[in-house]
Amino acid sequence: MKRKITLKQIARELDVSISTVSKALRNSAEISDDTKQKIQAFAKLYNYRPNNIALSLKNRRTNTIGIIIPEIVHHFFSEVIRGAELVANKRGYNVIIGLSNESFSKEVINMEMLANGSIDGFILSMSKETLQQQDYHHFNETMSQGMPVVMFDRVVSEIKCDKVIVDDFNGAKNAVEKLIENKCKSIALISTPDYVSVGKLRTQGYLEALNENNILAESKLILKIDDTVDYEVHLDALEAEIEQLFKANKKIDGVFAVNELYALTAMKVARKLGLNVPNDVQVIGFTDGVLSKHATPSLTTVSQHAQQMGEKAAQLLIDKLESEVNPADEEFHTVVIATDLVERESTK
Amino acid sequence: MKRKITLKQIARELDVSISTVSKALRNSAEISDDTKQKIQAFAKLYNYRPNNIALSLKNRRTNTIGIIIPEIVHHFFSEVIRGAELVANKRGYNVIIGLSNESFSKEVINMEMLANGSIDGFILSMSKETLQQQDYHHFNETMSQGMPVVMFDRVVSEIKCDKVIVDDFNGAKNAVEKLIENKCKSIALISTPDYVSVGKLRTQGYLEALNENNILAESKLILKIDDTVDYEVHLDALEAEIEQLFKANKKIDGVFAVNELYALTAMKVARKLGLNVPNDVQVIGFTDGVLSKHATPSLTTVSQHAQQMGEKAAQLLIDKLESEVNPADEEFHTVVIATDLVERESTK
DNA sequence: TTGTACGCGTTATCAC
DNA sequence: GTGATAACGCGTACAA
Repeated sequence: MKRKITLKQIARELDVSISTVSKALRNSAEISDDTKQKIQAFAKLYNYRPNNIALSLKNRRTNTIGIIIPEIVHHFFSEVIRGAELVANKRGYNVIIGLSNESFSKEVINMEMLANGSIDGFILSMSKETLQQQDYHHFNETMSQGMPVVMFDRVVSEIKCDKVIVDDFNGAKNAVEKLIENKCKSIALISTPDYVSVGKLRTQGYLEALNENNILAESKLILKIDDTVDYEVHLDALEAEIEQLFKANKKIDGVFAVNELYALTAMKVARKLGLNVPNDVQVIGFTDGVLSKHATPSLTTVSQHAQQMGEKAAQLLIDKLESEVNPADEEFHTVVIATDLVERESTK
Repeated sequence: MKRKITLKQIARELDVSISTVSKALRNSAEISDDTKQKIQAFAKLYNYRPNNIALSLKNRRTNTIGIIIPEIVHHFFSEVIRGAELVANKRGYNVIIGLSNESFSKEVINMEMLANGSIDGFILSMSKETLQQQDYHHFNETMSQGMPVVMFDRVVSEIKCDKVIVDDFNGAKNAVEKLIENKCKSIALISTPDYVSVGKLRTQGYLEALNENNILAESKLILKIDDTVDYEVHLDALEAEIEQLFKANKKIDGVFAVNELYALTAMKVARKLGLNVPNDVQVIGFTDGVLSKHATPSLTTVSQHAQQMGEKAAQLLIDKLESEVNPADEEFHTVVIATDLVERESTK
């Protein structure tokens, strides 16, 4: 087993100094062609590669970015990672992942673990618990230490940093407008509690679309699902709630749901109640994932372009890392990613 | 903006030496209680944390493990990551992600990028291209430099390292046995080309189940999908192939597919041809992901316990990293994760 | 009880 | 053209 070779070892082997080796390998003009050749050949033979850690220590930059997300087994987040990794790699950075698992304390611990020199900056999306507790000290501390942060999707205005968000409001509005266009008269909304910023914005979009079309919003048509329950486990409960919504409002002919699962479940319930999708009820979901695509009937959704979000976030972060702007008069940008309505079989 | 504080700065502030500070912070008995208190208080005030990079350089270990996977937007792989991250974090390690995107060269580049000191060991699953080209030099080189590697799922016997694999053979066998038990007489297999090891093993399991039950395997019932085509994009083509299979074999009353998508598409085709699932045709897939769970009818699948695989892989790797075994007489383990048949609506 | 010196691997600066 | 030295931040063996 041959351990990784270092400059020092090469120097000793060839009986020259470490600095000569270093210079020779960087093709410095200071070194004679003879020695350069000799050293370079030897280095190649032993497959010399500079040690990243030593470089990081010296340069005070790791060329690594940290991504903290609530959950990785999730189409949206994994797409974001893919996008971020793509851009990061292209620009010579590695990506290190931390999972908060929707927990505040794990988010804090993860960030502290990475902030101590392991990375140059963060891309992150807040955990639900953090959103609920509204405790943002760890973000602000990190930034006050000069570590740039780019937040995506789940953001709050209290934190001053670069942000990449989905145009939740207009995405929802367009979706509901589509339903109205398609002659839906009684459109239900299946959403999350308001502390989830995206749930709130999508609800507003829904209301605005109704409003602009002079349709009276009815609170009984709005179902807010308590998402602290893990509905991946308690699917039945979710189904029951939605079934009640349908039964209490027989006229429902359109449903806008703030995520795939709710939309899919709505379709399932509709079918169970003998309603045809899209003939009797049209359904639109948010988040364009595998479920929507492969459902039967396939689901019309608001696509968030998650990968693009990840790309943009990585760009913003790396741009900041490589810019020479005085942190004092630094500017923060919020990039809004437009949504697309992907029409499939669940609408006419 | 307060930059991260270092030992040196604390030493200067308090007019003591760096080593005194270092010792005081590690609560060394060498230092007087007075100085310790003073230093610890100061450090706490300025929120001192040792620099990971410096520690890594000094200790020659980064407490970071690298995970290289072909694709992250994939339920199976993201579950593996979740499991690995869970164990890694619990044991004080970070996780750095590299995506090969099924490309040989990206796999090589990613590994080289990380192998130069950034991480202590690898967890990885080979790209399809690597499997096809059968070029494993980068794995062997990495290991010969003393960097431990744990491979999962897509493995080859030529590489000597720890491995975590699914019991593909028995998983498939059990699934097909289930179909036989359920009175299926003509069971089709939808698989991948044989160079994908898991496809091969699952095919063997299928054949063995038939064989043990004295059912003659018919090659016309075996469909091998060319998976170099991206069927997420060319769904129609996949559908067409499967439709042909059904049309050419009207007696098919059972389908075993080596992944979710194939199984789902088989159900779709069956429905299109007026067949009822599970009454006319029973379907079982491999890989227990969201699609199976939320399909209608929901899909009976062979669960691979992906998260458990990730956990096990991380355990193996970290155990090796922390063991003092002489690399010369090192032993390699292959952990086989048993599968479970998750019965849902697509079988009786 | 405290401080000095060294080394981890690298590069930049300066001296020879 | 080559080499010695310092520095990045830390921990520790050893000296005072």
